[in-house]
Amino acid sequence: MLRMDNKTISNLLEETASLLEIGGGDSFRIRSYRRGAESIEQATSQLTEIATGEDAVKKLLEIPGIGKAMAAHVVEIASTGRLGFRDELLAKYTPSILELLKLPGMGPKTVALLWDAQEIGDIDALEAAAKAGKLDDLPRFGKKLVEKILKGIEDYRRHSGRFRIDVVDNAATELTRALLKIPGIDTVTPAGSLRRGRETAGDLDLLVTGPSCEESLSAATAEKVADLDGIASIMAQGNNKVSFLLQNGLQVDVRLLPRSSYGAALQYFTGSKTHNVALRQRALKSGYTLNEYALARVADNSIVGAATELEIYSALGLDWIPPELRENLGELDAAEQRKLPKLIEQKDVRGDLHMHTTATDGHNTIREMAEAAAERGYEYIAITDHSKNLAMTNGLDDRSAINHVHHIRQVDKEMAGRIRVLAGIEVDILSDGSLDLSDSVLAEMEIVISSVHTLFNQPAEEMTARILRAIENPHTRILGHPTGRLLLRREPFSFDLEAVLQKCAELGVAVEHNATPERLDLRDRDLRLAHELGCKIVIDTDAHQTTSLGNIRFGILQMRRAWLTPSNVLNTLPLKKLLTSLRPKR
DNA sequence: GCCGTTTTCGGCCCGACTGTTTTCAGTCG
Repeated sequence: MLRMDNKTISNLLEETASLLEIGGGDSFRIRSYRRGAESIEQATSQLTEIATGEDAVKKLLEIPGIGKAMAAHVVEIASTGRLGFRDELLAKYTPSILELLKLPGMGPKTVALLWDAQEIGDIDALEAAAKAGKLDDLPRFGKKLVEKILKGIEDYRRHSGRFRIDVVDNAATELTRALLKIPGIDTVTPAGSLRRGRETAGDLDLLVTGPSCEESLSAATAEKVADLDGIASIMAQGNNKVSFLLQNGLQVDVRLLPRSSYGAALQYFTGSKTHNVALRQRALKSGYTLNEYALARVADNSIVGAATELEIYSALGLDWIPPELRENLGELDAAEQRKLPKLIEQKDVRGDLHMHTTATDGHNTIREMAEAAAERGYEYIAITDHSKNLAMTNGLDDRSAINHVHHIRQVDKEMAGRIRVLAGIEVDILSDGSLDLSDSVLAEMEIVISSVHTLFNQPAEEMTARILRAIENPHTRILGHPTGRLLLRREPFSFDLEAVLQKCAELGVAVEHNATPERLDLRDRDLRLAHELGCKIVIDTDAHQTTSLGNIRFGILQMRRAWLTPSNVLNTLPLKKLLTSLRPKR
């Protein structure tokens, strides 16, 4: 069957929206295409399957933002891989015209103008025209705009795309420290994707308040912000906002805000866009208008809430909504009905179930790992070194695995109840779907992680079948690295994740979510899917050294975005309960 | 194009910044 993921469908609709925009189409129609694209990207089910199955249109219409026309588009894309309407629109231009929209300051009107006047339809042509002075005669094209375009092209080529959350978080930490040194700034809060805990961010929003941010002083404060060390170039500077690029290409927006409206600004700039639109629509229905300064009555403009987010959500009849949930995926209804979940927190985690030692490719001994975990206040850990198939890591064969279990038991005794050390293994899935240690050895261990991470490139169907067989193996208690992250860079590496998660839920096999920022095993959307399917989740670090233990902050953020509570995550349970909640031993 | 305690037509979120305008259009978030 044609493989077409939701992101691809969503992209085609998004491109159609942009093309309509360039063509000067109705703005509300354009918004509909965008909304449809967003809904599809956020959908947890595979739309290709729905769109090629029975009652396709009826099921598609249940998705918010999808109407008759959009449903027909989705069906067309799922069956042919193309969207005729988009191709039709694009035929008027050159295919690369959509890339122009990615340049800063280039919107649909400008792209249309460039095409109509000079048939400029790609970045190279734009650069050539700008350098040759051919743009100077166009309306609105002054010297500054041409310079801005050339600079934008340079930046785009040097860096395009999103940044990993830990990179953005580090930048936020450093900038916060610097900003707090400016006299009269006393609070700095990162907003945007970072506050919502997304796995990547396109830019960094920092909200700043304090006496120096009040109206009469903010322009002077903005000057000081623009003078900070580490800024590569200033993109825009006003009285209340400074935008700049860091050396690594990350764009930072610093906003100076009066204390009195800090809550409204925090709400506004935290987003997401779709959450905010829904919230503002809700405000209007209740006779309020909401902007970044306040929630106010439409009738007389009197302010109802502005200083804190809580005031605003409360006035709208809602519980305060954690930023990680603000994606317009049902959180507003839940907040109204006082049914928001009590999300998992870092302090709920009682142990780590996946770690390596010097027996294979780790850097510390069993004892050292146990001591470090005990210091963190953990109640238990599992030592899960590699099995023999991963020869490059000195993987354990049957005999050395049994020896290793003895060592683990010995350390467990030595720890004298300060922490429980469980015996485990991260076992490889072989080409026929079997595991590479014998049953009698696996039976000696509490934690058997069957790991996808060494599977080689195979057609998706074969890969799926292999993983399903490994899950069916009665010794498998945890599915390790469920998205095969170690091979993600080798294209194509794909299998039917939904079928795999389904099987895990069915057989009571827990699904691993590795929590370190460079190794987030499941994207937040995949985690949501796992949760919806009823999978038990385990969070851990795949720690290869003591310093990696407990490095789970970003993984927890992902889990919160998936609406997970402590009861959904196995290693928040006390040891006894954990062991009875894992798939029963045969 | 979507949607509906404003239901089958008539709405659809909002303000700052920029560059080029002397009153505003376009872009962005």
